[in-house]
Amino acid sequence: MHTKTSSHPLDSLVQKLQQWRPLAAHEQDAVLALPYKLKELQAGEYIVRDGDRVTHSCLLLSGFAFRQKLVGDGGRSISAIHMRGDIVDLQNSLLGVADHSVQTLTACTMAFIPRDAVKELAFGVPNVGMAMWYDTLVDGSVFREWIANNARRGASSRIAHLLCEFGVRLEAAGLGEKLNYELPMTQEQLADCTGLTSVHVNRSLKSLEANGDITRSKRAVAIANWAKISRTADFGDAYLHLPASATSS
Amino acid sequence: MHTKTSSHPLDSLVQKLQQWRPLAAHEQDAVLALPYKLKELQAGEYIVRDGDRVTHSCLLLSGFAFRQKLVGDGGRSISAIHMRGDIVDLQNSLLGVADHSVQTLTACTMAFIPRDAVKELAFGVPNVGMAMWYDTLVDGSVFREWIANNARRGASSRIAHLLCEFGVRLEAAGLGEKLNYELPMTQEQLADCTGLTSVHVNRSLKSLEANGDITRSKRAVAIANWAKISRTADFGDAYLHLPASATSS
DNA sequence: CGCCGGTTTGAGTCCATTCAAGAGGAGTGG
DNA sequence: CCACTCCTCTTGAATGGACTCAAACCGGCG
Repeated sequence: MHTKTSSHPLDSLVQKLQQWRPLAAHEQDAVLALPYKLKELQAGEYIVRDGDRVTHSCLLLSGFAFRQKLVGDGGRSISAIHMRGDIVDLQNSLLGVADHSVQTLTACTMAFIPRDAVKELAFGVPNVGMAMWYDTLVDGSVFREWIANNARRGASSRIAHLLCEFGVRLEAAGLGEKLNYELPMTQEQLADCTGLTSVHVNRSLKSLEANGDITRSKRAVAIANWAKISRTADFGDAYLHLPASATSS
Repeated sequence: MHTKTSSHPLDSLVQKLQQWRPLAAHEQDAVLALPYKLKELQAGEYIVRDGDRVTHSCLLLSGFAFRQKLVGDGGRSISAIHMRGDIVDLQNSLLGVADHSVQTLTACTMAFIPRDAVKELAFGVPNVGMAMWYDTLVDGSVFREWIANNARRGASSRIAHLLCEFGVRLEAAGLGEKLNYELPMTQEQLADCTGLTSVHVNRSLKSLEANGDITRSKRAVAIANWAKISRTADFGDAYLHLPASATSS
């Protein structure tokens, strides 16, 4: 499988793409040969702003980030959360002009890659291109689930669903345990993910706690019983299209 | 620009892809050379069911279709509406196993294309592949807008937004006028698009009518004043990433 | 110590839902 | 041609879930 001793910054990109399809040694090398510039960002900084003309894709090497959109009356909608290995801005960079903003949730280190280099790689090494395309399709699948989640589930289920998703993805990315992790966002941000108010998020969180679905202390979340919370969240991980492994119990 | 006298069934695919990037004559021919099987479907038929193993992508040649997802308590969420020229199932077919269902809204004629042929074309003719990728990215952009719409706008705005989007897309696809068209769905389906109840959709529709945003008779919708409805809908068409043309007034 | 962002809690309101029933059409079969 | 059914649309009344407004609490940090 061609394991490197290394810790090349783009390793986590290779790892991510391999999640979608196996890459041969020379294909991995082609990915690692991508030109990039590293950048450290603080919590709350913008990576891309809605309306920007975008020329670089960026890869999240550490930390958490999210996509957001503002509506007319000032309300905010968060449409995705990203973590290590995620290619945060294929969307905006390939489309040219950003239709939404991307912002860091915590301090992040990112690799900026010129979008033409991404395009060349994608079509020069079809297998890599396929993996990248696959990645954007999975993003789409998650969007659809979020639409359903926000549209047709009650407040507590929505939050529980988000907590389940976060746990599963965290574990899949090798960043923590799905039953026990630190949630890197405020209740207001949680509200913007779920189309609720921060006040109501707070109440829903407490009700989940009261029902024995979770326990919390500060931002740490512990899930007592996966089967139980999956039920209240109406959660199934199929939409994440993870390779066969750490599937739910 | 290589115009054909023809009416090859896949012409509308070429047309759609050209919306995203210009294709040279031989590239157009490569698209038209795709193997396909035509199929006529009645209103309400399933094209793909959630959980299916999918082997063909399908192209909508006439009629309307939508993507849907069921949640635990039986609720339904519609995440996209499709019309002529749309490649309805790149998503599911490339991912392999469907994470949602696709169903016809009206009678449709569709072209089924083996997914391997799609892959080969995409990577054999990079420019076409890029256009297809672009297409899936635009789908993603629309998903994000729907998340924001369902999450952060009131009922009437949501409906108005959907009406605006439909009009713009219809016109962009050359299927009608954005200010005056036949809506091919029931109020219950409208409700499933917006996360509301059919009852409330009805009331919202009447309130839009009362405010002078629209007039209706049966399923026909007429928009009196684009600027006005854009305001109540908080609609801007940037997220559709249409080529510079028929932009809003 | 005092400020500040985030969390928690309460009380009252409102938007959207539920439940229920009736009206309008389109299609079917007697 | 009418009776009958099914589906969609419409309307009313009552309920309830989520929101708004507002205040207090808490921990971290300068």
